[in-house]
Amino acid sequence: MSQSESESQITVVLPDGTELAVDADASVEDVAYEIGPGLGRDTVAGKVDGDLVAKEAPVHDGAGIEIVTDGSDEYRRVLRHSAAHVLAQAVLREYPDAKLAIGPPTEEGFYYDFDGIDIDEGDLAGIVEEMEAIVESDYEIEREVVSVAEAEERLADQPYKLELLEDLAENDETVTFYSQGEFEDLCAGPHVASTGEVEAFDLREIAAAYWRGDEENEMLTRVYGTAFEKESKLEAFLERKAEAERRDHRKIGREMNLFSIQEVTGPGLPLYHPPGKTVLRELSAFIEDLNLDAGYEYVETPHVFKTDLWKQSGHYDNYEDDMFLFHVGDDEYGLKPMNCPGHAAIFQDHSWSYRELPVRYAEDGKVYRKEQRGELSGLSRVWSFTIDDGHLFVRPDQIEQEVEQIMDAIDVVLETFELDYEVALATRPDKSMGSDEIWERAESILERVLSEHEDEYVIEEGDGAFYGPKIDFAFEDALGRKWDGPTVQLDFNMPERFDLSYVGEDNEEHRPVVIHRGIYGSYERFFMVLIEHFEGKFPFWLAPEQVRVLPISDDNLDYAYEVAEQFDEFRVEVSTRDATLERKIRQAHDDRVPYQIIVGDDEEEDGNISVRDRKERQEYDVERDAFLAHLQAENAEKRLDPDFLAD
RNA sequence: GCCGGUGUAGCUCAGAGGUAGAGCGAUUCCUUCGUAAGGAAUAGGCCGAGGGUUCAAAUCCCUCCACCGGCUCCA
Repeated sequence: MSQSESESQITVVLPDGTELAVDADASVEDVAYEIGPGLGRDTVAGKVDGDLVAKEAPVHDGAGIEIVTDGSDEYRRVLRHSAAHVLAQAVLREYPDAKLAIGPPTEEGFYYDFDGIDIDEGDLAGIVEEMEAIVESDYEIEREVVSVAEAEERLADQPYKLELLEDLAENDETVTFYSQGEFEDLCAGPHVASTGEVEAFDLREIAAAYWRGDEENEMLTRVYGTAFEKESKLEAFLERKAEAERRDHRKIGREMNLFSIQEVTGPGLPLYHPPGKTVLRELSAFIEDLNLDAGYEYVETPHVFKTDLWKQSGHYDNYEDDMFLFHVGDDEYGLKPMNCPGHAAIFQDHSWSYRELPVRYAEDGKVYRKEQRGELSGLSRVWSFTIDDGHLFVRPDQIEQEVEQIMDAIDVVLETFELDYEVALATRPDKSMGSDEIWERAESILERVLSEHEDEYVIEEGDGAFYGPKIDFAFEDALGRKWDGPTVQLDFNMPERFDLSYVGEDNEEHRPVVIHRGIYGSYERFFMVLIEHFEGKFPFWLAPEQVRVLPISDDNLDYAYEVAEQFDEFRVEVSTRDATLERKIRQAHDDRVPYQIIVGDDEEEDGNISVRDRKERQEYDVERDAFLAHLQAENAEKRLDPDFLAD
């Protein structure tokens, strides 16, 4: 290689690891053309060392290059960013005084923040119309590199942009502008080639947001929208939104009389009605069985403690603003935001021998946390909730067996609900307590257990609590949404704070390690996810009403009661309403009852029943004993769907 | 907490200064029914709360309260 060649050529690395020599002043697009003319033409943008950049952006020696074409997820981001510009252009046409803030793509779409406009959702239609005109015009989107000085001139009447420019000017001498038609915007890009590509879009809502997310700053008007590369994908997205709305636990909770949150009783304080409490009791009994099998002992602690306890646990210092506090005489009390201090207080009440460990306490403990009012929402964010809490006080040499046992229980629960999940090990954060030795040991124990238990898991470096490493499960619901799930946390702090100890074999005092574990986490949150996951169609074992007996006419009422009595180990009701059979069936479906037993003269005569399930399957002339046996098995095995009847 | 939106019958919603409405549900009566809505009648309301404007307020104004959505995913 000659001297001149080596100076004018640089090497970039493609995603598959191949190296490619290109001109020193090459852009991302040039690299794409170098790979192939087809790819060059399709290039929308690129990624340099993982950062999304415009196709005109320069590459540097040794850069890792990815080409973004119109099929990729990155393309969708680029498209949405362009859609945000189309929105801004439309708003400026309709409201020339609008000041532009920022307009980035988001996970679900895009938004643009404006100041100086006063619009409500009724105005969106007009903006959409203007956007459609802009898309129709198919303006070319052009990129331009501009000096900071010139940018200042161009942005003279855009105060927010000027503020952004100030920050940029600290590092760069030039900035980029993108323009389309009469519209231009200070923007890093990248963008699609023309506004015509932004075909499948929709504006969703108007909200308010602070400039730069700071409460001290101006309140801006944010317009949310979404865009997709194809109309069909936009429709699928809107359908998924509609599906989520249909499954909203607040709506289903009302329909099924599961719970209420009322103005008189206070915000974020759910009241469970009998059907809802039935589900909760089943959920609780499930965990209780697992706990008792695993050697847990149930304890119970009050909802209120003197703040002395919270001062000892450290909650008072770190958590005071989120606690409900009040005075009784000279003493200050607080509703408990966590159950662990109470459990620690029980443990510390007397001395322990190493032979007695591990000690495993369990409690469905109600806790109270004063979340910001605006954050409260249905059962997902509340002021009072119940945790299926468990605290284990173990010797260091027992950590492994105990974590294993907890993982077994978690597996049972997740498998019962057939939930897909991901597992993460969160390791030592920068700010933490405890010796290097104990952290290393603990982390390696958790890793060993994880590798035995799980096909795969990720390590979230530095994501652990300051008091110990943890294993977090996240599961996915029927709509593909991810939720925080079971968690196992080691705690080296609490034993110190409460001066917990046991007497070892050596007759010396030793510190136990505390393990916090929750499987559902909070009943409220888990209940909410289940309601939405099942759309209220709970598995037989959880259904508030499991079987409904429908007499065809009043003449069959006595037989209906006789049948109901035979099934009374389950939650069975007889439909006594004065209605046609069709109406009773319809009602049972609306009420999401898993099984209907239909009895008329034919059934009464031969002592059998007809069975129908909520999936609209049916069978006549079923023997009562056979159905009962099936229900017993379906219930005991906690099967998800009624499966007595075949399709 | 802040911003926007919404509060009318048990539920879903209409009504936008002049006698509070519909559908579903509920109750009663008729009907006694064979696999997703039989018929009729009746009841049901401090129009979220408090204040104001007006001859007159669910409707206009102010203050609260609750709910819904949003509050960096950084040009």
